[in-house]
Amino acid sequence: MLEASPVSRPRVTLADLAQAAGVSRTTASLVMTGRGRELRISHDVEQRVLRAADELGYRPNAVSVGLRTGTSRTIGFVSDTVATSRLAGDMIKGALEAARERGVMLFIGETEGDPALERGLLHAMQDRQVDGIILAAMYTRTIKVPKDIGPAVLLNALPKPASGLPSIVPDEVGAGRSAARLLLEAGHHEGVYLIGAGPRLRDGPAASVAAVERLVGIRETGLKIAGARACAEWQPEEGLAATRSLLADHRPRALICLNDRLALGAYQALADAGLSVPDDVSVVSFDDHPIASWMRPKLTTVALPHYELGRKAVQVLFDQMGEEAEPGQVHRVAMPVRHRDSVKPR
Amino acid sequence: MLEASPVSRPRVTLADLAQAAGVSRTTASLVMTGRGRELRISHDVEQRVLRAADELGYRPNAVSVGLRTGTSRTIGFVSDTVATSRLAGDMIKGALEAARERGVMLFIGETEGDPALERGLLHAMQDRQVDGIILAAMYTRTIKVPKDIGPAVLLNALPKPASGLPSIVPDEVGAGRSAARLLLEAGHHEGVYLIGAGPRLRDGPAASVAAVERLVGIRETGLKIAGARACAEWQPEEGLAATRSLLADHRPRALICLNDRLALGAYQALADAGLSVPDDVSVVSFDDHPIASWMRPKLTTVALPHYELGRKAVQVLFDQMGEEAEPGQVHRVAMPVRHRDSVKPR
DNA sequence: CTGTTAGCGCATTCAG
DNA sequence: CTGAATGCGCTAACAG
Repeated sequence: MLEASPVSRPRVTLADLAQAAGVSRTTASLVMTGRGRELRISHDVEQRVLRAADELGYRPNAVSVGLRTGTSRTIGFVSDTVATSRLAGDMIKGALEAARERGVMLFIGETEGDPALERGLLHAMQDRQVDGIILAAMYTRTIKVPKDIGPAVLLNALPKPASGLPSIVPDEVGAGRSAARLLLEAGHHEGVYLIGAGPRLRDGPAASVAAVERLVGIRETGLKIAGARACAEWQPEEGLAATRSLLADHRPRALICLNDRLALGAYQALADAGLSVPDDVSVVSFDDHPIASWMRPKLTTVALPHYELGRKAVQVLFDQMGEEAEPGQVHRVAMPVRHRDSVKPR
Repeated sequence: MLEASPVSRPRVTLADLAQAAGVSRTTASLVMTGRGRELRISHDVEQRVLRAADELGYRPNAVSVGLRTGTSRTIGFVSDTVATSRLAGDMIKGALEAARERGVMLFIGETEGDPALERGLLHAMQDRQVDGIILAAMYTRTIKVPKDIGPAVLLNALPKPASGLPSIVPDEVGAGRSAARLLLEAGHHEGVYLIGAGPRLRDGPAASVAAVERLVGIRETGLKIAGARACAEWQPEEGLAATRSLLADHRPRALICLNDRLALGAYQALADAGLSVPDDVSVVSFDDHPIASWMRPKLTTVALPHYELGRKAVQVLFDQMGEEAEPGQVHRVAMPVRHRDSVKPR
């Protein structure tokens, strides 16, 4: 049986399906949307339609459904900058997976901090009738949420003027507590220094909520901070410089670095000074950046739960659309400790 | 003047616009799609429509346009795994930017190597009438392209059974040449060892085309390779082990590491052996992973042009849709050298 | 030069 | 239990 093999077989529509099954489009639609049962369509007919659908490979045209129903089973993920640093990567991955579980697709876009770009992106998404929007920031901070944004959640960000939108953020205070406790439990009650910020709460990089919250958490444990070196940027070079400066005047027994990149620099300074990690000085850090497990010794650090943050964002977005949720709720996601080899009991 | 301020103002449709401007929907449509000129619509009417559109904030409903025209100004980006490692991140960023320049949105999805997942994703995208698809792989390799995929390009991948689809890949052979020449020009004619693969072409990680092509490029320069240590996985630990093993028997003057993570391990082994980079041994590498500029001394490496790859993918996708392009063409994107501090002339 | 008519593919009253 | 009719918002023939 010779059959024409079109280069690109045209999509099979509901009408095609109805015809093949010998029923009306309505009936076919009813069956396919699963409402055949409640409307008591004959089991016989139902099977006929289902089989035809299977044979023809019928799939409803999502665009048409969208036009008809106003929904698109699509959400937009817009981040301020580089939806691409490893950071954002895992957030997207989490969001992606949670979305897939719900049969939802993800648009992504980056605003690069440009409000005009942001507006354009939001419009492009709204024009495509997205069901909701995830507004993500690369590092935890406050953001101004555009008006008329529709259903949305803030990811890794808090609304500057309160907006009623829910927020998903890492539990930085808890992370600070974890880091400090971990040191305390290892017997480090003194000689603990801070690299990257502090000791005063406002001694961190400007708009960084991570800095102040981590400090708050550390304080809560009662751990006594012997001293600190602030850094404007949390990059390895600054960690190196800060630690070198610290070592000029002090003999730390433990370092809390405000993030892994700083810790990398600290390692270098420690090595330069002939100090061994963790024999001479223990090091704890935050983020669980990939390098943390490449360093020698592997770095003990409190992980940013990027993946979970992403997952939670779409979950909250859908919960919110479903029912009335408490407005402006902020969801804090725990930051788990990654115990590795840079802390030693004394 | 008091005005009702609806919580969510209903979208303004073409009909609203037409009515406000006192014209028919067709006329409004013509003006808005810019074809008013060629059809010689009175300048007066045109201005009237344009102004009304501006005042009402009219924006065409993309879903409806999609249903009508079959196009969606949307493309899908599906990667095999983790569209999120820093690697993929920059590819997505490049694609995103190129897409934005064309007024196109990006769907993203990950197959995690699962063919069923891949089919589902592709379907979900096709159901939404994407105009084209970018099939991306995280590390350069061959992939089997699903049938009936429609307009598509392969990103960082080659089709296993030839498929006629264009491919965008980094010019790994050129990268190999660059790395070798760089050493040659620094006077390193001997004592050059390989970490990660070789010296035979097939001595790399299995499906990795990067390994063999980089080796090919190195060979082309005539650079004499004094020896090599292969690694199954290109991770820091293996680089450390391989280099340590190498140092047990040889005194290299230069190392070519097949990627930056291996180089990180090599640095550690070199340090352990009391050897200085670059005074005692020069190191060149590939990828330009973020750590390359965090290492001390900063690592000279040949960069994977992720961003450019992403850009080029959407560019080729659109070119291909526009006209007849040579089928199965493979586009090689140059890999630029990042001169830093790990190579010293001898 | 502009308005009328007709679908795109689907979901949904409303009659039979 | 099923079919005919309607419209989502827009574009494209085809008349006026």
